[in-house]
Order: sequence, then C-alpha cells, then structure tokens
Amino acid sequence: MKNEKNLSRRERQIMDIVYEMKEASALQVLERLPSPPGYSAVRALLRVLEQKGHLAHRQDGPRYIYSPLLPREKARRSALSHLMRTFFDGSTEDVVAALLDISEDSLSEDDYRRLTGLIEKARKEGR
Amino acid sequence: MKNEKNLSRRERQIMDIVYEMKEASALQVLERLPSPPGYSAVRALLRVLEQKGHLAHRQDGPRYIYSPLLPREKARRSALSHLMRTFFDGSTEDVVAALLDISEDSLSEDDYRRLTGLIEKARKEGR
DNA sequence: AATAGCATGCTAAAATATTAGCACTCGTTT
DNA sequence: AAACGAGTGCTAATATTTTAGCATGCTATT
Repeated sequence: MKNEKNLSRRERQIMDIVYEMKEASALQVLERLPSPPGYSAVRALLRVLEQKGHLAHRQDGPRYIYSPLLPREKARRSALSHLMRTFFDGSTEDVVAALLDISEDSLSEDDYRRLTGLIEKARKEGR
Repeated sequence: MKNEKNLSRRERQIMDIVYEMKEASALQVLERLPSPPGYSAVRALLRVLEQKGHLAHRQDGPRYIYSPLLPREKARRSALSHLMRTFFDGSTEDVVAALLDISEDSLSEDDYRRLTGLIEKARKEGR
C-alpha cells in the first residue's frame, strides 16, 4: 500500500544499488556498499527488504538474485518528483538547467538535437 | 570534510524539509514531518544535524531558524547526479523525458519555448 | 514581582537498525 | 564418501536512532 520512504540508511543504499543494477546478488550489493559490512549483514538486509515488500528474488543456480518490486519507471518518477519539489521549487525549467549544467561536457550535437526533439514532441502532445 | 549520505532516516527527512523551505524553525519542521515525533525529538535532531555540520542556525527573536550549510545549488547537483545514475543509467535524455512526462500538464507554450531556449543556449556554450 | 508561555539544552530510556556468527544444504572435487 | 566451498536462514549481541522528559532561561502580561 504505502511505499513510503520508511527505509533505513542501509536499506536505502541497497535499494539504490539494486535499482542502478536492475538486479543484484548479495555479493554484488556488498561490493558496492560504502563501508561494507559482512556478507551476513547484507543478506539479512536483503531478506528484510524482501519481506517488507521492496524486493523479490529469483534463484540463479545456487544464489538469489534480487530485483525491485516497484518498477523502475514508477520509482524514478516518484524520486524525480520529490527531488524537484525539494531542491527546485517544483520548477521543471530549473531542473533542466541544472541537468544541462551537469551533463554539458558529455553531450554531443546529436544529443542536443534529440533533447530539443523531446521537448517539441511533448509540446505537441501536451495540448 | 566528507558530507556523505550518512544521514539516518529522520535526519534525511529533516534535511529535505529544510532544503525545501530554505530555512525552518523546529515547529515548521515538526509540522511537515511524516508521523511526527514530539517537539523535543525534533529539536534534538536539529541540534545533532547542526553539530554534524549539516545545518546552522540563526536566532529569530526567541527561536532558532535553521538553514543548510551546504548551499542548495551544490546539494541539488549532487542529488541530481545521484538520481541520474541510480534510475536513469546516467542518461540526460531519459531524465528530461521523465521530467516532461511528469510536468506535461502544467507546462505552457511559453515554458516549452524557454526549455528549448535553455538547450539551445547550452549547445552553443558547450562547444 | 509572580506567573504563564515558549523557547532552549541536556539526558537517558525505548525502539530500530546493523552486524556477525552459527547451523544447515547442496554441488563438486579429491 | 569425505571434505570443501559457496550459498542460505535464523538468532542474538551491539550500535545507532529516535524519542520523551525534565530543568532552565527569557519575555510579556497580569
């Protein structure tokens, strides 16, 4: 029902890792955790997250591979909304500006074209 | 030194509120906290956050008004980077697409023009 | 000048989160 | 078939977070 941000620090770190990787084993999570605890600890956390309904696992040979229950698309919308509200006063424009600022160096001519295209498309559909 | 995400759940909630409001008193924070604890608890958290170097306060008449030490611009860059990595495979384009999707309804013709302008400007400056 | 109201700091109890360790299972290799 | 390696679940100790309560100080009002 309510998938609120009632996650503890470690839990959030782990969810982020799993979202970033799409799916991950305990070992993969462990490797990416800052100041990583022991293997047991990671497995315990994963089990808790599963039981809280945030993750599900499938068996892959001998080990478990975890993936988020809430689809990435939903999760990112929600995260983006929250970010926009918290840091950008809800301004789409400000987010885009910051985004361009961050990305600048890595954007090609084509990328810019595509971005303009996206906006153009949204504009047409939007009304 | 390192302003890592070593914040607990409550601490993060509070920092988000303060960033959103730019500055806030204990009472204002309390009012916006989900499942809010007592007043004392909030003040204790604020004190801890200050002592950890995340907040500073100024006196406003009888009460303290807290504000973030790390400027909003820095904090949002960092948050946005993290979000982009975690949920969008680092793709600027995907973020913009999601953003447009979220904002769609509230964007005016002028807004779209401004967005295109932003990109145009970045493109020119970027090379 | 006493009292009430509202703020603060500090402290310690209670609740949660975090962690490591042990017992077990199932393949694989000697 | 014994021993090993790599996985799991469970449990309990430890550490951290979260909370409320109490003592105090300042201001304004009676």
